[in-house]
Amino acid sequence: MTEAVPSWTDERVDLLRRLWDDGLSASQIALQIGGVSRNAVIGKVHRLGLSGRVKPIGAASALGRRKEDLVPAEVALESVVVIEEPTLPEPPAIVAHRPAPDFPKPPQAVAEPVALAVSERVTIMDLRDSMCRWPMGDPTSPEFRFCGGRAITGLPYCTQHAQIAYQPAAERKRDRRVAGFR
DNA sequence: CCCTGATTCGC
DNA sequence: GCGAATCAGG
Repeated sequence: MTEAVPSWTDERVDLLRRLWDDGLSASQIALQIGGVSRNAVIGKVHRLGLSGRVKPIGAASALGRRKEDLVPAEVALESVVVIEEPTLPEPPAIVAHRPAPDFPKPPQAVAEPVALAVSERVTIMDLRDSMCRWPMGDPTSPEFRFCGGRAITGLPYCTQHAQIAYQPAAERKRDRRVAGFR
Protein backbone atom coordinates (compact mmCIF):
# COMPACT_ATOMS: atom_id res chain seq x y z
CA MET A 1 0.00 0.00 0.00
CA THR A 2 2.50 2.52 -0.94
CA GLU A 3 1.20 6.02 -1.15
CA ALA A 4 2.11 6.33 -4.76
CA VAL A 5 2.19 10.04 -5.41
CA PRO A 6 -0.43 10.58 -8.03
CA SER A 7 0.82 12.16 -11.16
CA TRP A 8 -1.15 14.56 -13.30
CA THR A 9 -4.23 12.48 -13.67
CA ASP A 10 -7.21 13.84 -15.51
CA GLU A 11 -8.88 14.65 -12.24
CA ARG A 12 -5.89 16.50 -10.89
CA VAL A 13 -5.40 18.41 -14.10
CA ASP A 14 -9.04 19.32 -14.09
CA LEU A 15 -8.78 20.49 -10.51
CA LEU A 16 -5.70 22.45 -11.39
CA ARG A 17 -7.54 24.11 -14.24
CA ARG A 18 -10.45 25.14 -12.09
CA LEU A 19 -8.34 26.40 -9.22
CA TRP A 20 -6.06 28.31 -11.53
CA ASP A 21 -9.08 29.73 -13.26
CA ASP A 22 -10.50 30.71 -9.90
CA GLY A 23 -7.45 32.79 -9.38
CA LEU A 24 -5.70 30.81 -6.70
CA SER A 25 -1.97 31.17 -6.55
CA ALA A 26 0.29 28.32 -7.55
CA SER A 27 1.32 27.63 -3.98
CA GLN A 28 -2.25 27.59 -2.78
CA ILE A 29 -3.20 25.26 -5.59
CA ALA A 30 -0.32 23.04 -4.65
CA LEU A 31 -1.67 22.85 -1.13
CA GLN A 32 -5.13 22.11 -2.38
CA ILE A 33 -4.13 19.38 -4.73
CA GLY A 34 -1.49 18.01 -2.47
CA GLY A 35 1.60 16.05 -3.29
CA VAL A 36 2.98 18.66 -5.59
CA SER A 37 5.07 21.76 -5.17
CA ARG A 38 4.15 25.17 -6.42
CA ASN A 39 6.85 24.80 -9.03
CA ALA A 40 5.19 21.68 -10.25
CA VAL A 41 1.93 23.52 -10.49
CA ILE A 42 3.46 26.40 -12.37
CA GLY A 43 5.28 24.07 -14.67
CA LYS A 44 2.12 22.18 -15.46
CA VAL A 45 0.20 25.39 -15.92
CA HIS A 46 2.66 26.49 -18.54
CA ARG A 47 2.66 23.16 -20.27
CA LEU A 48 -1.09 23.34 -20.43
CA GLY A 49 -0.88 26.83 -21.79
CA LEU A 50 -2.88 28.30 -18.95
CA SER A 51 -0.41 30.98 -18.05
CA GLY A 52 -1.33 34.59 -18.12
CA ARG A 53 -4.31 35.14 -15.95
CA VAL A 54 -6.31 38.31 -15.86
CA LYS A 55 -6.53 38.46 -12.15
CA PRO A 56 -3.84 37.24 -9.82
CA ILE A 57 -5.95 37.45 -6.71
CA GLY A 58 -3.81 34.95 -4.90
CA ALA A 59 -1.05 37.44 -4.55
CA ALA A 60 -2.47 39.14 -1.52
CA SER A 61 0.82 40.59 -0.51
CA ALA A 62 1.61 41.56 -4.05
CA LEU A 63 -1.66 43.41 -4.26
CA GLY A 64 -1.18 45.16 -0.99
CA ARG A 65 -4.46 43.71 0.11
CA ARG A 66 -5.17 42.89 3.71
CA LYS A 67 -5.73 39.25 4.39
CA GLU A 68 -8.35 39.93 6.94
CA ASP A 69 -11.49 38.28 5.75
CA LEU A 70 -14.49 37.86 7.88
CA VAL A 71 -15.33 34.24 8.39
CA PRO A 72 -18.70 33.12 9.74
CA ALA A 73 -17.26 32.49 13.13
CA GLU A 74 -15.93 35.99 13.26
CA VAL A 75 -19.22 37.46 12.19
CA ALA A 76 -20.65 36.19 15.42
CA LEU A 77 -17.87 37.96 17.19
CA GLU A 78 -17.99 41.02 15.07
CA SER A 79 -18.97 43.15 18.03
CA VAL A 80 -15.79 42.14 19.76
CA VAL A 81 -13.53 41.95 16.76
CA VAL A 82 -11.09 44.73 16.49
CA ILE A 83 -11.24 47.19 13.69
CA GLU A 84 -8.47 46.23 11.36
CA GLU A 85 -9.49 48.32 8.43
CA PRO A 86 -12.15 50.96 7.82
CA THR A 87 -13.14 49.33 4.59
CA LEU A 88 -13.97 45.69 4.35
CA PRO A 89 -12.16 43.71 1.68
CA GLU A 90 -13.98 41.58 -0.82
CA PRO A 91 -14.41 37.91 -0.02
CA PRO A 92 -11.77 35.46 -1.17
CA ALA A 93 -12.37 33.73 -4.44
CA ILE A 94 -11.83 30.31 -3.10
CA VAL A 95 -13.43 27.10 -4.25
CA ALA A 96 -15.63 25.27 -1.86
CA HIS A 97 -15.92 27.25 1.27
CA ARG A 98 -16.93 24.94 4.00
CA PRO A 99 -16.42 26.84 7.22
CA ALA A 100 -17.20 25.33 10.52
CA PRO A 101 -18.86 27.51 13.16
CA ASP A 102 -17.32 25.17 15.61
CA PHE A 103 -14.53 22.73 15.50
CA PRO A 104 -15.70 19.58 13.72
CA LYS A 105 -15.56 16.89 16.34
CA PRO A 106 -16.44 13.47 15.06
CA PRO A 107 -17.17 10.88 17.76
CA GLN A 108 -14.16 8.95 16.61
CA ALA A 109 -11.06 10.84 17.50
CA VAL A 110 -9.09 11.87 14.47
CA ALA A 111 -5.35 11.91 14.20
CA GLU A 112 -5.52 15.60 13.58
CA PRO A 113 -6.19 16.95 17.08
CA VAL A 114 -3.12 15.14 18.28
CA ALA A 115 -0.97 16.69 15.62
CA LEU A 116 -2.45 20.11 16.19
CA ALA A 117 -2.79 19.92 19.91
CA VAL A 118 0.44 21.76 20.41
CA SER A 119 -0.70 24.73 18.38
CA GLU A 120 -0.43 27.99 20.16
CA ARG A 121 -3.95 29.03 20.90
CA VAL A 122 -4.66 32.68 21.36
CA THR A 123 -7.46 34.89 22.52
CA ILE A 124 -8.99 37.59 20.40
CA MET A 125 -6.66 39.97 22.14
CA ASP A 126 -3.52 38.18 21.08
CA LEU A 127 -4.78 37.37 17.63
CA ARG A 128 -2.43 39.25 15.39
CA ASP A 129 -2.12 39.57 11.68
CA SER A 130 -1.23 36.44 9.73
CA MET A 131 -2.37 34.31 12.60
CA CYS A 132 -4.73 31.43 11.98
CA ARG A 133 -8.20 32.47 13.05
CA TRP A 134 -9.65 29.01 13.17
CA PRO A 135 -12.23 29.04 15.96
CA MET A 136 -11.73 26.65 18.80
CA GLY A 137 -14.48 26.26 21.32
CA ASP A 138 -17.58 28.23 22.10
CA PRO A 139 -17.33 31.82 20.86
CA THR A 140 -19.49 32.95 23.76
CA SER A 141 -17.29 31.25 26.28
CA PRO A 142 -14.35 32.98 27.95
CA GLU A 143 -12.37 29.93 27.05
CA PHE A 144 -12.79 30.64 23.38
CA ARG A 145 -9.54 30.69 21.47
CA PHE A 146 -8.23 30.91 17.97
CA CYS A 147 -5.70 28.53 16.53
CA GLY A 148 -3.13 31.28 16.27
CA GLY A 149 -0.84 29.32 14.02
CA ARG A 150 1.01 30.76 11.11
CA ALA A 151 -1.69 31.67 8.57
CA ILE A 152 -1.14 31.31 4.89
CA THR A 153 -0.83 34.67 3.25
CA GLY A 154 -4.13 35.47 1.63
CA LEU A 155 -5.99 33.07 3.82
CA PRO A 156 -7.30 33.44 7.34
CA TYR A 157 -6.07 29.99 8.30
CA CYS A 158 -2.88 28.07 8.76
CA THR A 159 -2.03 25.29 6.36
CA GLN A 160 -3.70 22.63 8.44
CA HIS A 161 -6.98 24.44 8.91
CA ALA A 162 -6.99 25.84 5.42
CA GLN A 163 -7.03 22.31 4.14
CA ILE A 164 -10.02 21.59 6.31
CA ALA A 165 -11.87 24.75 5.42
CA TYR A 166 -11.11 24.72 1.74
CA GLN A 167 -11.46 21.20 0.56
CA PRO A 168 -11.70 20.56 -3.14
CA ALA A 169 -15.39 20.79 -3.87
CA ALA A 170 -15.54 17.85 -6.19
CA GLU A 171 -13.95 14.46 -6.11
CA ARG A 172 -13.55 14.37 -2.41
CA LYS A 173 -16.27 11.89 -1.66
CA ARG A 174 -13.90 9.02 -1.13
CA ASP A 175 -10.63 10.82 -1.14
CA ARG A 176 -10.61 11.64 2.52
CA ARG A 177 -7.36 13.32 3.17
CA VAL A 178 -6.51 13.95 6.75
CA ALA A 179 -5.34 17.47 7.11
CA GLY A 180 -2.09 18.26 8.78
CA PHE A 181 -0.55 14.93 8.14
CA ARG A 182 2.19 14.57 5.64
C1' DC B 1 11.26 38.23 4.67
C1' DC B 2 7.03 37.20 3.00
C1' DC B 3 5.20 36.16 -1.41
C1' DT B 4 4.11 35.99 -6.84
C1' DG B 5 4.68 33.79 -11.73
C1' DA B 6 8.35 32.72 -15.55
C1' DT B 7 12.03 30.32 -17.25
C1' DT B 8 15.66 27.06 -17.66
C1' DC B 9 17.36 22.63 -18.01
C1' DG B 10 18.70 18.01 -16.19
C1' DC B 11 16.22 14.12 -15.57
C1' DG C 1 6.59 15.56 -19.57
C1' DC C 2 8.13 16.73 -15.19
C1' DG C 3 9.67 19.87 -11.54
C1' DA C 4 13.79 21.88 -8.71
C1' DA C 5 16.49 25.62 -9.14
C1' DT C 6 16.70 29.90 -10.45
C1' DC C 7 15.30 34.37 -11.94
C1' DA C 8 12.73 38.71 -11.76
C1' DG C 9 9.73 41.08 -9.36
C1' DG C 10 5.84 43.13 -5.64
